[in-house]
Amino acid sequence: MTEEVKAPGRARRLPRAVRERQILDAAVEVFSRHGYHSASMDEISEVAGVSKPMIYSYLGAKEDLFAKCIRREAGRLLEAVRAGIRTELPPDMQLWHGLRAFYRFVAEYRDSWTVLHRQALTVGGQFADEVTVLRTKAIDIVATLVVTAGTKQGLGQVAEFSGPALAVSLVGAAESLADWWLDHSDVSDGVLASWLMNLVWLGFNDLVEGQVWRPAG
Amino acid sequence: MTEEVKAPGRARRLPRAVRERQILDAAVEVFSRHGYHSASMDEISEVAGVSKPMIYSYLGAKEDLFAKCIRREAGRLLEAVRAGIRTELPPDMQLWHGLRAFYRFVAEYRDSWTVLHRQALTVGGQFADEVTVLRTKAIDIVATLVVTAGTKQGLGQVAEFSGPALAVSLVGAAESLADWWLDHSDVSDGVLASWLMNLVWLGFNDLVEGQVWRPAG
Amino acid sequence: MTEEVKAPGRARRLPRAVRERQILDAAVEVFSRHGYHSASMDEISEVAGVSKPMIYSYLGAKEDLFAKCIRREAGRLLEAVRAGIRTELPPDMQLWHGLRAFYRFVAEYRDSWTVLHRQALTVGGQFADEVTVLRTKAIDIVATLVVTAGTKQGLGQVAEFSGPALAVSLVGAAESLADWWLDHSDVSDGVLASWLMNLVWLGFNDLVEGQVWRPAG
Amino acid sequence: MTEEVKAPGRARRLPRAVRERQILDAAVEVFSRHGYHSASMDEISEVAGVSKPMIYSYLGAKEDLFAKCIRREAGRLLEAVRAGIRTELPPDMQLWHGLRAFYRFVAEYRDSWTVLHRQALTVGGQFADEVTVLRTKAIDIVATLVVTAGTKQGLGQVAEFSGPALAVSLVGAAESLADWWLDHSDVSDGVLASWLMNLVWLGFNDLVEGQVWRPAG
DNA sequence: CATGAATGAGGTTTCATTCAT
DNA sequence: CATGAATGAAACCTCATTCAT
Repeated sequence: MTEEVKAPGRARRLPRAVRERQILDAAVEVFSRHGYHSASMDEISEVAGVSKPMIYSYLGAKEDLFAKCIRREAGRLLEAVRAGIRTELPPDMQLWHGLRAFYRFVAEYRDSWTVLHRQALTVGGQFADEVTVLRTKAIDIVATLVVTAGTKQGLGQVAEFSGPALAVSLVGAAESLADWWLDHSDVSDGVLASWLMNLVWLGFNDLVEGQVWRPAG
Repeated sequence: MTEEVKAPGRARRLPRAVRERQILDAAVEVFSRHGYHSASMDEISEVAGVSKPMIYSYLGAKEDLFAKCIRREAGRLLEAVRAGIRTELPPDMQLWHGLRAFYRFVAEYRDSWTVLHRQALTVGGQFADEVTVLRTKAIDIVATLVVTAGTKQGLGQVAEFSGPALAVSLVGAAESLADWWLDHSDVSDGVLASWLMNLVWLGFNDLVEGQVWRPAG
Repeated sequence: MTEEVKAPGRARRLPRAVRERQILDAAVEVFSRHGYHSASMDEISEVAGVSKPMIYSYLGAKEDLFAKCIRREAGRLLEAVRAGIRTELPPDMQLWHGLRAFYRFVAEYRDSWTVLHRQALTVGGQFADEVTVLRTKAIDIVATLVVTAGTKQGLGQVAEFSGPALAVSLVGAAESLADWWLDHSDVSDGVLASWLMNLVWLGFNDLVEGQVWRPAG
Repeated sequence: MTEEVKAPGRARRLPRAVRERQILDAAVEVFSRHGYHSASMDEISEVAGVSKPMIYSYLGAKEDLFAKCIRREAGRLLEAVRAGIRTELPPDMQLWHGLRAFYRFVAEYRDSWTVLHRQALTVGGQFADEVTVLRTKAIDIVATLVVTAGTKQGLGQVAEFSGPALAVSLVGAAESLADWWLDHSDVSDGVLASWLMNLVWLGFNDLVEGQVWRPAG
């Protein structure tokens, strides 16, 4: 019976950038599992396979570490969504592709999503801001689509319409559905996106009347 | 010669139910301010004007206390929404009235809402369940409306539709808009509800085409 | 063989003031032995027979604790010296009695003296200030004696004289001799004071010429 | 084409003696600023422009390093004082010149003085010894002067006199005045020395009677 | 009933020191 | 020779929880 377990103690020497990525990966995983407060630096260091002083030396205190996680994951998510949108298509298709990209990201980087959505909002203002920036950017993308289409008809004038508020709502709906998906993963990202399109693009009323939105590509 | 001066540090003896309410009120306030983990039993006991052993004696450990907060506030919220709905009206008006009741509750019991929405999700599965129960009930209310209307037309048949999923989305949109409202309080609950109705009842498409939903009562 | 050792664990409940004194006593002892930085809260709590949280609850963090030690011991020392001086006597006898009181204090509260003289000066400005205040008060006492006598003769005018500077020097000499005494304790406080009197009152020159100062009471 | 640019992070290879001096200089500066315990090897290595392993390789652990600082600075100070004394002059002038040399050293090597006087005493017995040796040597110089003069008159006989004790006192006075000087630097070293001479050579009594000591050269 | 007093356990952070390149 | 990378050990501090009055 050979000794498979790596002897604990001194870790292999790796370049700093690699170690930082290792640590951030571990941190995202642990923060996702326990939340900011319950996560312990001990567990993060254990998961990362690195001693605690390395973490402090490379990424700073717990707060800094968390902020860096948030920032990295937020950047990734936003990038994924932006890359998914095809600006040459009509607005509804852009929205649909953006939503699909979002759900693919959630499926692939479950921990990232959990940290961003569930944990970052509760630690008090300083991190909420980081996430707010992300949401704001996401909302802007949506709002641009909606408002662009809407203003053609002078919708900005009527009290029943508010571009930002509708965008906020849509983003909230998408997030909520993402959470639900985590427990009902037997649906494809395309179907999820279609559901949302039918909700926000057509609305219940049209659905009730038998109209259905379907991707045109 | 009776002793009129209240001995400092020793509270008047009060019936148990009153004490429990005092404590729960304080707990909701503190949990709302700091979140579950950062909230300290010391602060709760201070805000409640009651010594810590009383809390443990009446409501149990921190976890129990939090769970009881969640349950009480969730009950209040659901009750408020149920009371707001007028079942004699058509589905869209029911939805509109339900949403208004929800926003009135959020405005009036801001701490309750914060605890339910922001804090309860982060404490790991144990409390998420409590909140899930609440959301499920809220979603059921919505789903009943939607599905009732929808099944008339056989909507359950097409893949683009899922009653529960749409309900989840709507609830998420409503929550998200509630959060947004906390920072943009210069809008009435009726307007908020109308915005949401235009999103989910009519959809972007109809809006763009110039149709607008307005409460019919 | 009966069990003599007090079972560790819960300490007897004592009124807060008593515990605070216990803790301060222990802290002075430990700070005296190891200095501010090397002293550990663990050792202090052990010596005090109290758990660490009590220390933090009653006297605050390490810095606060140290400051409180300094302030208490400085007050004691100054009080002892003031009480020793008999203002009805002539200046030289006042000085002599003040010095004796000082040495008696050093002998009786060795730890206090060590903390005040050796440790407090090295921790950086914030505590040095506390001690500087003490020294300043001591120096003022001396300077008052010296200058009172000196100004009669118009000594303030000549460059070779500076009341404050001479007082500083005398205090330094007294402190230095106190340190020396800690390792040569076979001399009485009266003799120590006499040596100093012969140094600062008569000076080497008079000594060389055979004059000697002796207490006149 | 030779590589002219100094690779960052890698220091030029220098003879060992130079490196050791660099390191000791940096150590004295840092120890003087923060004290023994608060000084970090990191800061020392940074100030020295040398990596930490070099320090350990050349001068040993922190304790060794500190001891070597003390020893070097003590040697310098003693040498300066010895060089200042002119043995061909009468005892009082020797003392005066010695004091002047001492104050000039303090002014020029402020860090050295701080380390010797303030920091070395607090680290527990281990370094106090090093400093004690220095003080002892300084005291010996003074004591020799005093005793030489004093024994002419048989001063050793009376209880009111102790050569070593008086020397200790004088050194203490000189040190104390040096510290005072650090905050009142607008006085020349000659004036400082004169003040001390008036204190210890003439004494308060003679001063009050109008006698003043002045350098005779 | 009500509380001040008390603590075990655990978290974050820092630092002197050494190994392997 | 010189160093970046790595860590064991230990310090400070806080908090949920309970006992004894």
